[in-house]
Amino acid sequence: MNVPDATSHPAQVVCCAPLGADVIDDEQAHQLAAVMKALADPVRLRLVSIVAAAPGHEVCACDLPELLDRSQPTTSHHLSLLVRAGVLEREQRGKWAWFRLRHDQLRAVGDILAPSAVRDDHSTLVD
Amino acid sequence: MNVPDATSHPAQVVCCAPLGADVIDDEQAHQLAAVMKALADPVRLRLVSIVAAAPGHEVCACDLPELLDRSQPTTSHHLSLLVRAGVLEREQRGKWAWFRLRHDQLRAVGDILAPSAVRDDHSTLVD
DNA sequence: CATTCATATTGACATCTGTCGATCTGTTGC
DNA sequence: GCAACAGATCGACAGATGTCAATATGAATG
Repeated sequence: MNVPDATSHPAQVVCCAPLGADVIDDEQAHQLAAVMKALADPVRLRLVSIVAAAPGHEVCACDLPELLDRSQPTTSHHLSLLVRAGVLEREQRGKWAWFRLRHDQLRAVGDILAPSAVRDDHSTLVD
Repeated sequence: MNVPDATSHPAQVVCCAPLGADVIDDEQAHQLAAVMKALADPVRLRLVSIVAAAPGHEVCACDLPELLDRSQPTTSHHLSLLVRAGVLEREQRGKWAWFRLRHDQLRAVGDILAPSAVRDDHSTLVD
C-alpha cells in the first residue's frame, strides 16, 4: 500500500492545500492517496469509527476482532496499516495495545477534500 | 471496485454523520469506502485536482490523457470510475465529453472525516 | 525461567486494480 | 452513407489487497 513512512513514530500529517487551489503534483498525489487508501476500506472505516466513538477516543486491540468480526491477525493487519498511515497511534499498556485517533491527520484529509468554511478561503472548491 | 450505483445518473451523495458520532454499520462503511476508494488513487486525485482547479471547474476529456500522462483508455477508465462514485458528472457536448465536479459529494466525504467547525457540532471528533 | 496471554509476523490464496493495445460506438461534416 | 475523430469497452496481465491458519514475539505472573 506504500504508506508514507513505515518506521518513524509520529507519522507525518498529510499536507494541506485544498484540492482546487492548484493542480497537485505527482508526489502530493501519492502521499494523499496513501492516507486515503488506508481509510478506503469498510473494515478500517468501521475501525476508525469505533475508535472515534469510544470514550477517550481510544480502544484496546483486544476488543477489536469481535467488534470487527475478523480474525486477530486480520485485525492486527488493519491496525498496523492505519498506524503507518498516521491515522492511529499505538501505545503499549502492560500486555495490551491501545490505539488512539490522530485527529490532526483525519482533519487534514477532510480539509483537503472539503475546505472548512471557517478558514479564509481562497475561492477554491467552494463556489 | 463496487461503487454505489453504476447506472442511475445523479449518483447518490454519500451519507452524512461524522465518523465519531456513532459507530457506523457495515452498509455505511461500504458506501463510504466505495467513494473513498474512488478517490484513493494518485491519478484520480490529480484528475479531481485538475477539474477543481480548471476555470468553471470543468474539463474536456480530450485534454486529460496528456495532463495525466496516461493512455486514452486508462484515462477513460478513471473518469468513469469517478462518475460512478458520484465524484464527477459527465456531459456530452458535440463529440467531446466534459466533466464537472460534484462538490456536494466531495464535501460530504470531507465532512465525515473532519466535521467543519461552522456547523453546530455534536461533540464528535472535535475534542 | 516456564507458562500464559495479547499481539505481530509469515505464508498462502483468491480477488481486485491499474495499465495498455485493440476494437467498438457514437457524433460530426462532407 | 462514409470518412474522421472522440471516447468507451474488451481482453490480458502484472502487481496490490484482504483474509485466515500457523507460528513467532513480547509482556506479565507465578
